[in-house]
Amino acid sequence: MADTEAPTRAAPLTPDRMESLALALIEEEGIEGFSIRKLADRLGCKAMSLYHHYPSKAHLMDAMLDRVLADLPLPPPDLPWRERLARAARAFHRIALAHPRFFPFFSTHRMNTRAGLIWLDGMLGLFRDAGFDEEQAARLFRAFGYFLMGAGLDETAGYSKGPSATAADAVLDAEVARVFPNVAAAGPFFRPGEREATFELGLALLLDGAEQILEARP
Amino acid sequence: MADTEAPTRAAPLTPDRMESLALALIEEEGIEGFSIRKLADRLGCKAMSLYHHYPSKAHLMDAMLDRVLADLPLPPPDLPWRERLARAARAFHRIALAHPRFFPFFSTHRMNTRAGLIWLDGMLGLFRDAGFDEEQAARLFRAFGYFLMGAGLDETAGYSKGPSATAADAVLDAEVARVFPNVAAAGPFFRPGEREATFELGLALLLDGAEQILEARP
DNA sequence: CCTACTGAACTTACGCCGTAAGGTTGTCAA
DNA sequence: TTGACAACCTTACGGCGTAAGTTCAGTAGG
Repeated sequence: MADTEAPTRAAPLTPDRMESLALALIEEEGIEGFSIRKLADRLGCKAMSLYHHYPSKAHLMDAMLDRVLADLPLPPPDLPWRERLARAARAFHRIALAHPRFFPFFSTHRMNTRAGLIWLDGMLGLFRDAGFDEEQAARLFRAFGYFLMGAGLDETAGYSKGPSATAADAVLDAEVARVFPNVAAAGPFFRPGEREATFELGLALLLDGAEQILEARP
Repeated sequence: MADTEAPTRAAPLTPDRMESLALALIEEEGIEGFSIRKLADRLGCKAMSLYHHYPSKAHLMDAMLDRVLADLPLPPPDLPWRERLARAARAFHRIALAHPRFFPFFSTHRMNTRAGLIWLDGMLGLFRDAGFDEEQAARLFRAFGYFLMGAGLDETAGYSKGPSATAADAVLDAEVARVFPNVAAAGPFFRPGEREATFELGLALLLDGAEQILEARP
């Protein structure tokens, strides 16, 4: 009676709240530590309440995909194509760094939602604008995508992570320098701080290669 | 008494049998459909028997990593470096095609077993033999690896797979050609039969790029 | 005011999962 | 014969996704 509006018991289960908390939870617990039950706890509701809003866990994951995709802008079309492509690549890479534990899921799922298709179409258009034909645009986009996927995954789920289940073998670690000299020599350049330089080298390789294709067929 | 040898009740739980059946099961059920219980059924034993041979499921997975890694040969050192590198890349790519459902796990785990280190050291040596310095070898290996990871993953877990949880939206599908012309034009080159050509284009881009680095500093 | 309906949230239950803890069996060396 | 040991089995626990059914506040129509 006193309240003219509903008291909204604690906090309503809005898509924004559910998906943001889910993303945060994944970054805390990892993608396999993430569960509907834990998310519900975090939200202050019971597990099954979430099924009122999403038909399944997979649908919730898809909604998170779209939310993260929203942070992936297309670079302004008035820049030179090489700069546009470099910016798009770095934007994608930034997604990996911003959501390291969600990224492996993100990068290996089709972007067949509307937001995903907008980005995909824009990226293909970028290659077309640069002067590549339809086939070249398709294949180059893919090749760039492979590199971006791998780079992001490596930094979030690959060598950069701790040892695999077979716990760090001290004997093996000490042996590396002796038996695997090339691995030992490469070690300093595999450190996290070196990632950006490696990423930029690979990106430059691909950009140079694309530029050569363009020059070969004027 | 009649038997001089042990009857071996049904079939012994050898590493080879366990790991081969595990890999086969993963290809049938996918990596998340794979469970210790199902593997035990397949092997004709009980779930917990497997824990006599591996301390945990993760250790079994690691053993499978090493088994698959055994199919990843280093190319003969007497070939030109570009050919060696191309062969190594194709060998890695073949792993993805041979174990499509295991590959996402394979490619995102550190190869810190002995077999993995041998391959890693050999690959880095390949770049060194080509004339790259330690830093270049490390970064180029990594950049190539990014591409190979992404290519394999895309073909085993990405766009090539069916729609994500949000089931194929017929309206959206029909709309694509109209609203996303670049996506529609690229469609034919995204088909499975086109993968190899796309892979080879990306590989050539990277090889060309590496070659240029080498020529710039003779 | 009553009623019927609706949507949000909750409850219970099922069959999976990995695995901790402990028990049983068969083989072989001493 | 005995005892150690490896190989394998049994039981049980807590967690998972989710199917099915229930509770309850708010509201529109009579």
